[in-house]
Amino acid sequence: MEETGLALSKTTRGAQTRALILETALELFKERGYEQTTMRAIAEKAGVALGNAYYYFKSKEHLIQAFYLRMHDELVAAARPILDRETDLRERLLQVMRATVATMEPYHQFSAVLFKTAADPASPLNPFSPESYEARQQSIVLFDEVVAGSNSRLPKDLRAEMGYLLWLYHMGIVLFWIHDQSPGSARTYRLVDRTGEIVVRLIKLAGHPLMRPLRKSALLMISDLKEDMQ
Amino acid sequence: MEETGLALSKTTRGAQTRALILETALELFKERGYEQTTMRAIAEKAGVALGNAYYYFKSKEHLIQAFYLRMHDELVAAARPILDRETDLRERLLQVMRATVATMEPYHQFSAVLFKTAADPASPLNPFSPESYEARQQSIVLFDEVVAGSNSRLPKDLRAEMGYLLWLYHMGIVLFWIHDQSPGSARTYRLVDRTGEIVVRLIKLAGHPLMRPLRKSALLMISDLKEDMQ
DNA sequence: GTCTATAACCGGATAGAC
DNA sequence: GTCTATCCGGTTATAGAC
Repeated sequence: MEETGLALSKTTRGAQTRALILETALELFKERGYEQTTMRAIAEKAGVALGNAYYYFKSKEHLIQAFYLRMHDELVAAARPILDRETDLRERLLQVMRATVATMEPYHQFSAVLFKTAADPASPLNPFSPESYEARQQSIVLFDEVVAGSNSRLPKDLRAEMGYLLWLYHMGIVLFWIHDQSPGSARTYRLVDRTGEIVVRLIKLAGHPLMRPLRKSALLMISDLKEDMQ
Repeated sequence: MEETGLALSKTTRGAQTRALILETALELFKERGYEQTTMRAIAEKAGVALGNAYYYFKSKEHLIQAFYLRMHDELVAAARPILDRETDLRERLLQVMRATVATMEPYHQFSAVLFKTAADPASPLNPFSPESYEARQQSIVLFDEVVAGSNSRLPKDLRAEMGYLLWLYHMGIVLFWIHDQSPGSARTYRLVDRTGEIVVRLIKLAGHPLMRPLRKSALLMISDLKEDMQ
């Protein structure tokens, strides 16, 4: 209580230094790219010692992790109003996906590095890793809501997996987007529209009696995929 | 002609040194992992100067590229006898995929590094990059043969894309395998069996009149995917 | 063109003093 | 929490030998 008056508490000051380093890093990353930004440059521009930067971020890659968490929050926030507003499944999915791309857009070049790091199975940034559980779960819940809040009906067994399935689908779109060099990520937006169309069609088809064996096979496979992923 | 008797030609000797360095590197990578293997250690064990290692491989990552090309050749070689022997589509696909996993198996931990590098859109190792065109095309042709040599019939429009589609499918399996820590990659083999089943089912379904609109949508999307990929 | 030897540069990471 | 000094390894440079 007493430190509030004169100075910020140690924890707060620590958090501020941390934030300062992170902001500076993100700035420099945007300005000249990840590889070209040295830890020394970050420390210098932030006005702290090199060792201090490492005190707050165990490695250069951990700066990416912090960035990732922030982007994830922005993503969830961008999806919220859409899910509160729309009721048609196609619209819900399309708009959430478009919002995802739009949110990531400013970090396009930088995301390639994020992705490269994330591709390492040993990395905590890997979207399939235990360390990513929290963020992954949030995304899955969000995509589950895309279906839950819509006026579409679909088979119960499939319904249960839709959050995970759409999350997987969204990962594929992100993968494409990272490789997409078209202006304004135009190709990715087009792909979102095309695949959104297909997803909705597939969902409608899935209830057809003719599809039962295939659906059962697919669900079995999905349970294999998820095994050990908690 | 004259140098054949006494000594190996210059080119041959160079190739031998190159091979020696590569073998040594692969050995050390297997033994203690990629990160833990220093270029100095590779040069020392190979009995060459550090500079010489860099003379043949522009960077440490280029050693991975060389490894990748070798694995690719092994993959193609492993598939050949299967394609010459089997006629049933399911068997052709399943056995080629199992052979793929079996071929990669010895390099499991090492492949994670390969994959991490390959995930960078700017990397020549990226499977979607222009530099990978040759290897990618070979793979696609191979998967096209899986269908071509089988006794299955499928719609012409879909038929034309099957090589690419199965290659994409195979990339997904590889992605799963990289994350698979189960003994002997048991989970990946199970996934191959399950997904193989599904692929064959899908192919059979694809010809159904009810499927025409979905198939057309999907093919349109695929042409988007391939655009700019040569 | 192939190779050696050696030193140096650079930047990520760590140790330990304050 | 913050700093300085140092390590380590990928990479480059140089100068010369076969």
